[in-house]
Amino acid sequence: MQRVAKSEETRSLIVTTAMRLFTENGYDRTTMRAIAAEAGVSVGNAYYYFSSKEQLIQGFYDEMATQHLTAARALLTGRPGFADRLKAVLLCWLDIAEPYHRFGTQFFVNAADPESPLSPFSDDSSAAREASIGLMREVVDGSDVKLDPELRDQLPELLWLFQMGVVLFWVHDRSAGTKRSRLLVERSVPLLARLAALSRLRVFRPVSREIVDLIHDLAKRD
Amino acid sequence: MQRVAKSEETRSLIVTTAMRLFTENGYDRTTMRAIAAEAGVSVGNAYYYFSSKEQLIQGFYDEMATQHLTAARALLTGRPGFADRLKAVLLCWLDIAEPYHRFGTQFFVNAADPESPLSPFSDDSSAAREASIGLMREVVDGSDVKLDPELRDQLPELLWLFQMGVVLFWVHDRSAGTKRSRLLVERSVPLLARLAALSRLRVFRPVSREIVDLIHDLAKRD
DNA sequence: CAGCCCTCTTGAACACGTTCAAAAGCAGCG
DNA sequence: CGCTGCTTTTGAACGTGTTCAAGAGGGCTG
Repeated sequence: MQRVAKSEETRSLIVTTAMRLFTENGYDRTTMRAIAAEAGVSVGNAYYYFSSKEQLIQGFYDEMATQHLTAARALLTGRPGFADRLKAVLLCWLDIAEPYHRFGTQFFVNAADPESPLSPFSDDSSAAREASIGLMREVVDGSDVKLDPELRDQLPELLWLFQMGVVLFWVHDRSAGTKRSRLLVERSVPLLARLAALSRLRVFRPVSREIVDLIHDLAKRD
Repeated sequence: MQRVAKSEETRSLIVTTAMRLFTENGYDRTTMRAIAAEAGVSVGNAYYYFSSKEQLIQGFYDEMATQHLTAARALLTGRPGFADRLKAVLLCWLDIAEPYHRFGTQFFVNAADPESPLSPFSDDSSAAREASIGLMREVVDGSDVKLDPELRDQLPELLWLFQMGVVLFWVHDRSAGTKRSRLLVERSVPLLARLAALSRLRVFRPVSREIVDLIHDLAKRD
């Protein structure tokens, strides 16, 4: 029992130290030796708890996701408009991610590797992914938006994909305070909402259906 | 004169050897020492010509782009339909890229780093980027598609962005012969064409305008 | 207590990308 | 030919992420 507590303590000591050094000096310039030294353990010990340097950020990633989930949910109550809800959720992510933009960049580069367990599409990330898609489902279901029912089913996943796009943009965003990413959200969200509403229009209907079908077919793994 | 020729010979010997080893064993498993040994030069010499291991693929990237440009142009003549033209260009890219999918993955991971000169958005890549956008302009201009003139100006850049999306999908594509990427192109291109056509419709017009505006504003660096 | 086993910890060692001072080649000039 | 200056080439050395055999610590059983 006490052994377990001690172990958990060491683990969290290492990850905390790592995160501090990452934010202070950036991912690349922080060495495993420095992390171990600062935490007062040996290099080998860090590797006993975390299989790689990359792995060290997974814990951080999870924490950020949880933070976003709760903060975003709080923003959703008493907000009926679809565009309003979506915008709130996305801007909330930008707020939470802001302090980590410097080394977050390095992080998401690693995540871009399809082979990496850090990839948002990987099996290892499926729990976090499902949670995020669930949040998007709340955005849709709690709103007063009228939708083609076919689209309604797929929309949460589409919105999650859109969020990944925003993240990609954010990673490349070099503007002060990442304000261009905010601009992207502010202006693209109303557009998305209008497009979603158009999905019920007769002319647009077949196109909308085909989009849904395509996504559906592509989602099937084989 | 002869010095220059010899120098160029060494340079190309190194890059050729590197490409061979990359395709044979993958990027990660190919060491600089192995490349140098196989090419019959010293490690330091490889670094005299290429500033890093990453840099070694830039030459390859350029070659692939050139190959695509000429092959795609050949496919465009006598093909008036917009969707047809776009589909041909994208499938052509998939064909050319196919043999390098294995290590191409690793390549595009490096390219995902916004700081990297290999990023498609970087200044170093601007020449290649402009060329690709130029190809998309030919796709639009040579076709019989009727468009909102505002959209017509921006469309090539949008199509290039779409192509980057296809590449991203392809990198993550694990299906045999990357046939899912082909499916994506086959089915999304007609959709895009219909959307583009819809841009002239009254209901759609303001949305279309806003999209163009947004892209325009985001493209401004600051 | 002694012996055992499992968890945790260590630091030297390895393989890699990269750097750099030094040497080697080579052309032009006096 | 010897000297000078430039390009090209070398390989040892550095700093890094990562591995691993060895050991320390501490609880459990006989």
